[in-house]
Parts: sequence; structure tokens; C-alpha cells
Amino acid sequence: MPSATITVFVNRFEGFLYRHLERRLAQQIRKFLHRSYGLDLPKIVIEQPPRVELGEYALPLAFELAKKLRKPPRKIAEEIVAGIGPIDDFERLELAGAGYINARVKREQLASALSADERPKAEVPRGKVLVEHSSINPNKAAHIGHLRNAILGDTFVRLLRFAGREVDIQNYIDNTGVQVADVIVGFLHLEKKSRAEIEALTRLPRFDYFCWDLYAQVSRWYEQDKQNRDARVQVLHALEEGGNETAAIADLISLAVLRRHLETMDRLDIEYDFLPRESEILHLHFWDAAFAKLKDAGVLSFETEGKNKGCWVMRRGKVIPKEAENTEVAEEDQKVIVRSNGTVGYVGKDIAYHLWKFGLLGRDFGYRKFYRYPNGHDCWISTTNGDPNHPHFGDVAEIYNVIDARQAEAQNTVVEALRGLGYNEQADHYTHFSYEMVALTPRCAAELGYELSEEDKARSYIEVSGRKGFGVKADDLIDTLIASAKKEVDSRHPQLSEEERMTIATQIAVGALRYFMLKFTKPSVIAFDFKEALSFEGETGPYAQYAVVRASNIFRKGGFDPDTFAGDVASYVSTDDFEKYLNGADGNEIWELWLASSKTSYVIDQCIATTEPAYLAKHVFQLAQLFNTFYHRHPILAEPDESRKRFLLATVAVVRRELTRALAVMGIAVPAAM
RNA sequence: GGCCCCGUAGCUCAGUUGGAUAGAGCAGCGGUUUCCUAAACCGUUGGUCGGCGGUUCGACUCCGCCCGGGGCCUCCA
Repeated sequence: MPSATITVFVNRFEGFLYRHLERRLAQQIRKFLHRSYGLDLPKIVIEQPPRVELGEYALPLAFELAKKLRKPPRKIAEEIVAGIGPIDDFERLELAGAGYINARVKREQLASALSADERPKAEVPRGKVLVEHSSINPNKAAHIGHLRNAILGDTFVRLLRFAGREVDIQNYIDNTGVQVADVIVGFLHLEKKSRAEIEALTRLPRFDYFCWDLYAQVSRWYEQDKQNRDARVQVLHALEEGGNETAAIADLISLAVLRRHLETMDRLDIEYDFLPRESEILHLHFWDAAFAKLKDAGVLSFETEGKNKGCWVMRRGKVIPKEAENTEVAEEDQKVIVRSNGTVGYVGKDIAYHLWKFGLLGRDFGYRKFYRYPNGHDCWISTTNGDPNHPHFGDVAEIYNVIDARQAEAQNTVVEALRGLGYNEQADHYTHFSYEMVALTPRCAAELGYELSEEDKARSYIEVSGRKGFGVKADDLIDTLIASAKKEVDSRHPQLSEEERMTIATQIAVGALRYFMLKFTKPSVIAFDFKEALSFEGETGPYAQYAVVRASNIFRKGGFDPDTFAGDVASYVSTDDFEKYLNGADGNEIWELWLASSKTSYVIDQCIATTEPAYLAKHVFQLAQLFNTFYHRHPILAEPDESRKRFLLATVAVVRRELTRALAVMGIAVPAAM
């Protein structure tokens, strides 16, 4: 096909789909207001009418203009409707209610564009995006709180990639901190294990579970006698120094636990590209480089008096203007970055890490391959002397840190440090992707066998605590979900092989879990409860998966391949057919399904702009719900009218495609049967 | 004490830039399977949107105060 023809074809359809029509409508309105009233509104509010019969877009514009133009809203709306003239791909504007202007699109146009899967080119911002998520301390098994983090992070990555962005996924490994030190203390002082014995233990299929219990034990041991904490201080010292027996043991343990975390997350189709470790931040002297910059820029100051005497501190809160030279900062407003013993705290290392992320540090990690996923993708880890032949990490344009809301202040400190260094551009592209924690309901805690105080029983939720060994381990939850799904699949599909049934059960389990973690908006604390998390009915992942499976079943039983059909709808359904079946009272109901299908990319844009994946979960559910209603009402294969049958099949094909696509962005696969 | 988050149906939650009659799932009650159809569908019960005041033509949404719940404010990470 000559390229000129392709260009014409693309231009013909460019501008379709929900968000593009919205933009076009706004432009026309803006032009009209300028032309007729000499008004230039900064924002044209466009919303969706409560019912599809009223149109596809609603403008409450006239209410806003009533005072400005000294006319009743209805009058203004009338003038706009009468005066605006034709708009491409819109049927007409209508006056409604007390002064709403509703816009109707040409349904058959939108439907044929959607069925042809026209996706207008979006302007993709330049530069790579870095998403940091998971970042679980490598000293114990991952729990449900980590699952929320990883699922949010992974879904956000998929959203960005859907929008055409290039994304690096990093998982920061704090392998030299207190938590790892504690578990080492457990192995050395409580278990009294040698390095060889520990090495043997790391080969346990769930070594992270062993550490989970040991970590809780160590915490209790510290409580028994404050002196026991000296062991931790010694271990921490050895880790910071490196190159000794304790550090070797720490490496053994943290890498083994890390490997387990990667396996756990891989069960949910969550992968990482690079694992930067704190040990390299220390040993490759990232901090020294960052420290020098921070001192030069005056971001850090050395305290010679008071409670922070001997520390390098940063001001907290608003940056004080340069003119205010003599401003003494209250001790409470100082953030200690370097302790009086010369060691650097967590935030300091984080500042160095973030300078590296933006390519501002002037140093780089060493890299080696650490983990190969079954699909062949390699995950790299930091090291001191690495493989020179490595991909380029860091040096990105934008970063998103998926970290829970409790660390908001530490995140702000890092951003302030960037600003203090004059990196405002980078600070503006630093997003703390903040979300609330996962807690347990008292009932759930009781089910798990924890003793609850009267006070705890009265709470609406209780915080998970790795230190106390209080929580639901990620693998346990996944196992339970798979077992539960497997039981159902076994009874529904006894004719399938064990392997097939297991695959389906796993997909359902993952769908249920990922959907569960995504359906809550980020600021909402999830009060975890097995009954809800294990549900496969109602607003759940399996509900949406089931809708797609039903759609596929229609094609299978009808002897069509759904993807082939979806790829060639135009030869089965004409624009005239779309016009015939999508209009009128009868058409409204099915049109609602088409309209919802057209909104997927629009919703994805909103998810990115607001860093809120929950909108996509909501969209998927609504689409599945509309489809189920449609499915129940229209026996498609039994439809006697051939052209109507083809139209109904086109409807199924498009919904199936959009739902599958949206689920994939949520990391949810569609089973072959359910 | 300072800062942040939450408070919407019995329970768990949506409600985006203020807009048309406040929605969904679960639970409850009553129905629907020789079908592409029950992990589903239909119907039904259930609300002083924590309270008071303010801004606005219009407030669940914005502002102020108060009440209740949670979190953060360590030379922890």
C-alpha cells in the first residue's frame, strides 16, 4: 500500500476516541466564546451526563457565564447551541435542564473508529522514567503491605508503558541496615550457626519464612535485656566497613532473602530491571560525592552546640531565603543527616541515590546479572566490580517512588536537598507515589492466632509489624488464593488436565489479588480481611476475567476467532449498520457499552496524571458489568437477523479487546476457561 | 504540641476539575439455569454524606472551627 494512502487513512481517523473528541469540543467552545463574547476562559469544564440518552459530553458552562454576561443560564446555553455551528464528528449540541449544554457525537463514527482500533498518536514526553517500588528489607518474608506496594508500582509501570513511556524499574535493597543486622544477630547469637550452616539454610525453599520467625525472636531477645542490643551495634559496624566475615554472612542472607522476594513477586508477574544496594552506595563512596556537593551548596551545616552537636544537619520545612543570613534554625526543625560519630543516616544515602537517579552524582554503580526471569528478562544488581557490558541505568528525566505515606517527611527532605543544590527541574519531576498501609482487621488478627488486648479488639484495624512477626505473608496469601481457585476450577472443569487447571487457578488467584490491591484509592488504609480478599464474586478481578471468558466463549461456540474478527470488523459491519443499531431507545443500552469501551485510554491518562491506578480498576469493573448485562440480554448466536448478529459480535469483540487490554495494564491475565 | 491522611448504606469502599435524582460490592430478602448464560443476571430493603458555620446561582467536593479514628515528628530505616 502506498504510504500516501496510509497517511490519508490515519488522518481520517485521527481525533477519534473519547479524549480527542473532548479536546475538540473544548477548542470549539473556546473559539465561540472568544468570537461572540470576547471571553477567554482558562478552563472549559466538560463532564459526563448522568445518562447516556442525554449525550456523551455535558457542559455546565452557561451557569458560570450567567453572572459575567448578565443573562439567565438558559439564554446563554441557547445562544451557544444556536451559534456554534457544526463540529466534526459531533451530531449536535442540545440545551438541557436549567442550562446544560449536552453534546452528542456521531455514534457510528466513534464505533467504526473504535472497532478499527484507531489509536491517535499521543505526544509522548521525552526522556526515561524511573519507577522505584517494593524496596523490601532483605531480612524476612514479604507480607501483604509489600504486596500493595509492588502491585501499585508494577501497575503504574504498565500504565506508563501503555502511554508510550520508556520505564526503568528499580527495587532498592537496604542490605546494610538495622533490619538485616538483627537477623544476623539471630543467626549468630540465638541460633549459634556457622557460616556453612547458614549457607545450607539459605537453600530452604522458603528461607525467608525462617528469617521471619528469627527476626521476631531477636526482637523479643532485645526486650529481655537491653545489653543484647550491643550485638546489633557490632554487626552494623562490621557491615558498614565491609570485607569481613560478618559482611559475608550478611551478603549470604540478604541475597537469599532477596531471591525469595523476586520469586514471590514473579508469581504476580512483577519484574525488576535493577536492584541498587545500599552496600554499593557506601563502598563506591556515593555518599562522599553527595556530601561534598551538599556542603559546597550550604545545604548541610555542622552543629557545634545543642542537642545536635557534632552532627551535619539540614533545615526542615521551608527553605530560608539567602538574605536571612543570621536566621538560627530551631533544633526541632533540623534533620540530622550525618551523626556525630561520622556515620551517615538513611536519608543521606537516599539523597546520594537520588542524585545518581537523575545523573547528577558523577559516579556509577558496578553491575552484574543477578536473576533471570522465566521469560528471559535479566534483572541486574549493583556490585563494586561489575560486568562492563551492562545496560545504562539511571540518568532519567522523571522518577516515581512508590513508598508508603509514613515516609512522606523523609521523601520531602530528599526533594528539599535537590532544591538546595539548585536542581529545581529534577525536584519538579520527583514524585513520591504515596499510599496508605495495609493493616489487619481485629477479626483477621484473631483468625491468625494473635492474642489481642481489649484495646486492640476495639480498633478498626491493627498495623502489620514485621518486627513482631505480626502479619500475613505474601506467599501464604497467594497459596491460599490459588488453592481456593483451584478447588473451583477442579469442580467446574474436570475434563481439563491438571496443568491446565493449575494455570487457570493461578491466573484467577493473581487476578483476585491484584484487583483487590488496586480497587482501593491510595489514601485509603486497607483493613485486610481474608473473606474479602478471597472473594471471586462482585467487584473483583475474577468477575472481570469471567466477562472476557464469556466473550471468548461466544466466538468459540460460533466458530470464529475473536482476534481475527476484531481485526476486520469493517468488512462485517458497515457504518450504516452502526448507525442503525446504535441509535434510538434500543441503541442506547448497547451504545453505553461502546462508549465505556472507548474510554480506556482516557482513563489510563487520568491514572497517570493523578498517580491513581484505582480509576482503572473502577473502569474495568464498570465495563465488565455493562458487558454482563448486555450478555444476559442478547442471545447473540441465536440472533436470526444476520446483520444484527454481526453487529452484536462486533460489540463483543471490541469489549473483549478493551477489557483484555485494561486488565493487562493491571497485570491481570485472562484464563482460557472459567 | 506541630504536620499529614481518613470519616458517605449494617460492613468494605467509589464519587476526578464544585453541577442534573448521592453510587457500587458484600451481607439480608425475593426471583432467574434444557440457552453463547449462575465466578452471572433481575428486583428489593438500607443515607440528617461526622457536626456547626462560611464562600457560591449551586457544596459529599472549596474555606474555617469542632468531634472521632489512624499515621509521622528518633544521632531508626
